Amino acid sequence: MARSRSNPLALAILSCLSERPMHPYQISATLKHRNKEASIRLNYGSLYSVVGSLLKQGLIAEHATSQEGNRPQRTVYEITPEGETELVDWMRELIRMPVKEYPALEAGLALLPVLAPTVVVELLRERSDRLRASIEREDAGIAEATRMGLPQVLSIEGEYAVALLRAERDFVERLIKSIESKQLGGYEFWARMHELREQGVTLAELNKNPEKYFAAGEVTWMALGEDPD
Amino acid sequence: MARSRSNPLALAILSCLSERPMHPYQISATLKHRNKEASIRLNYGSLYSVVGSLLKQGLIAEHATSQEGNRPQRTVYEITPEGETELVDWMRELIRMPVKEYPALEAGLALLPVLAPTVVVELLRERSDRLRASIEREDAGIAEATRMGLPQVLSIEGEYAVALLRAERDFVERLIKSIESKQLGGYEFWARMHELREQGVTLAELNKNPEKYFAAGEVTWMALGEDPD
DNA sequence: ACCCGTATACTCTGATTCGAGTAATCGGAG
DNA sequence: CTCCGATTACTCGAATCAGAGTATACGGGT
Repeated sequence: MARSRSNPLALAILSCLSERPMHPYQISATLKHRNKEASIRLNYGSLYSVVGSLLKQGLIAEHATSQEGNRPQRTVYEITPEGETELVDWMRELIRMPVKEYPALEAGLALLPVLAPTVVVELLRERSDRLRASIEREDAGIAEATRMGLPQVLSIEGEYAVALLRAERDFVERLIKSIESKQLGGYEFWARMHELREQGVTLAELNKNPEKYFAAGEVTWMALGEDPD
Repeated sequence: MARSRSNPLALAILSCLSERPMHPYQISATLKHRNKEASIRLNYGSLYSVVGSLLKQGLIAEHATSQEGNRPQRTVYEITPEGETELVDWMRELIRMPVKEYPALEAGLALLPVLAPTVVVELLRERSDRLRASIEREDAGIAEATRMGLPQVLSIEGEYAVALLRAERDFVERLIKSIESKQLGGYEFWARMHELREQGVTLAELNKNPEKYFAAGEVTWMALGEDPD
């Protein structure tokens, strides 16, 4: 059968059903109430299709169906023994094994030379400000939860999220400084290229005659060999 | 038209085509050669469908098609002026605006009470070891790239990735310590619950008569009110 | 009594994504 | 010279996902 374990919503569903039988809408309400929506993507489209696939795989089963008045029929599901096993195995895997993530900013940084250095600094400043605001909001949320008596272990994911935000902010701050001070490796080439482009030189031209526009010693994309044909 | 901007592969394609016209396979080879595959998810299925959608949206256009021998026909694409605009706008947005990410570990932490504290500590130790190994590998890669003369700005995304790995490792280490020392808020309740479950008490029972199993003052899930029906 | 906004509880459809599959060519070993 | 594995270049279909849409019920104000 080879379960895919791609969508963590399936894991959250198993977790809810391991507490007691529920119908899908109830699962979504429970997750929202516990603020798990902030850590696990949840929308109705996925919810019902994931429930369907868990059912097909025998990890959950129909517990009861009820019809109240003219309202849509509710199907209450329960977890099966196979589901319990899968829940624990999957959780263990998730905690044990780091997996490569693809954060949006990493993609942006990978293509950074598309933008000019001055523009990048401006944008990073704005990002840094927004990150600061997010961190403050999250910290306030954690403090509030503590004040209300919510045990830390029930919302530890928030502390992880804010730790990542802080790391991102620190990185962004360092990057801003290293661009501003022109210490970032390749800065000269990067800046010169955008200067030329502003003067109307196209990238195709730059690629064709790099020696015409750049000093011989200046490092180019080709430093490590041409791109493949 | 309202572009979705969900898959960063589309951005990478625009970026490649802004350098020179290419055919899709060439785009993928270029991205791999520059090691962008590590930061931007790339597989052939997506590649061709994303190219198709960019074409439909007028962000790229057919530049030429060629048939060499009996080999599959190659279509070379070029970026359009609209594509250039979209490339820069999207890049600006990506750098400027933080977006909520859903890392796998955050989902795992959100459901942490599923596992027993002793098990969690064990798993986190293994994760921490693996993270250390990843960080070392990444650092070595960065050092090697520098040694080879690759300008830093062309692989800055790797430094971001490793900054996040470090933050994760620090968090994991702190979490291990706070569980081991039983300082983590809610530890007692968490540990007691798994003790009882090991003795064969079901979650349904615990939910029904919490007062029977837990001291009155002990905090429970219900600290902030019942889950919705 | 009646309206309106919110909550309940899904359903549907179109888009996206992934991985496996196909099929030709090229380069080197024997 | 011929076989074999790697590379080139894409195609296909099944699974998944997202988000809008639907339809009923409830509760508070006027």
